[in-house]
Amino acid sequence: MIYSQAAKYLAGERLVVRNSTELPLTKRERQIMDILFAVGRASGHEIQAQMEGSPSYSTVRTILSILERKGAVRHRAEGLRYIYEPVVARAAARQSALKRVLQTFFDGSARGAVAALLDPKTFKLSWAELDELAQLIEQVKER
Amino acid sequence: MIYSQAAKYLAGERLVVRNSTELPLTKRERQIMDILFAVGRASGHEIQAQMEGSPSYSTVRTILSILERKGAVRHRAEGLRYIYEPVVARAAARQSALKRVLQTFFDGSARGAVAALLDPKTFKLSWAELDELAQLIEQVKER
DNA sequence: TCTTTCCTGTTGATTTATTCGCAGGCTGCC
DNA sequence: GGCAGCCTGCGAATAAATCAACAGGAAAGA
Repeated sequence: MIYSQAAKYLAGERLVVRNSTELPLTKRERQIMDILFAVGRASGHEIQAQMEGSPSYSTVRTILSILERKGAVRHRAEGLRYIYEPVVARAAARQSALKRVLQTFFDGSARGAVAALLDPKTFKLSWAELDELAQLIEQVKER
Repeated sequence: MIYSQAAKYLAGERLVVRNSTELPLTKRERQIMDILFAVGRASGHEIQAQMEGSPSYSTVRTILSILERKGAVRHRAEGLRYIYEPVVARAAARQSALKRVLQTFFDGSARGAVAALLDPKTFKLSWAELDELAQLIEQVKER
């Protein structure tokens, strides 16, 4: 069997992966997905404006169409232009991203990650936020 | 000016980027870095064994040499073979990865991320771990 | 209606990434 | 010494990603 992503593209086949939150994305594709997850939804021009390396609008649009074919993004026409948004809900992608970080950097344990996030030298949390989290822990403990 | 990474490579120039924890890595390169950060250090064969798509050993070694040229990885000879490890300390890479997730998925706030990690439906934390984290919060609050 | 201005679709060229095979060297054993 | 079995280094072929330029169609205003 010959593996050829290009052939699939030409044949118009839609590439589907089991866990769509873990598609193997390229640098540019990831960049765009990060922007979309951060802002929710955006037009091609808005995405372009936030990208490093100032790629051309054509390039951005090409990558968006690839992302669409991969099933990572969808668009709807809004007036004349297309507005793009992630297919996977932010909450699901968020969870997947956290799991990945946990596995790579915290031996799969959430405990270490929480501890790292509580480190005042790196991340700032207000007293009120800390209090809120303490209460949250109490709630979880009660189950 | 003509941009050409190939030319730099041919000239033997070492590619250096300001923040070495955020090098623009390709899919394969990232895959290897994730493995290295997860296990600390490994030989080419050990890395190959953990990679998806079962690439050949030649391939793995080629990518390792690229990573080395990019300054993301270094090796030392151990007996006959090379043992590779990340140049950036795990703690630094970890922090950088967390910040990235925060920015993309939690509007830059650590609070939301901690709350997500405490969600029992997704991540499992023992009672003892929860207690430990509660104490940690108390410590942070006292400052 | 005609013109201007945005927008998207497509194509083809160039750069980059990925992959593998082969040559050559070191080690240990017969 | 000579043979196997590792290992790295190199180079070349294929696949994928990136990019710009062009073509065509809808919207808005003169």
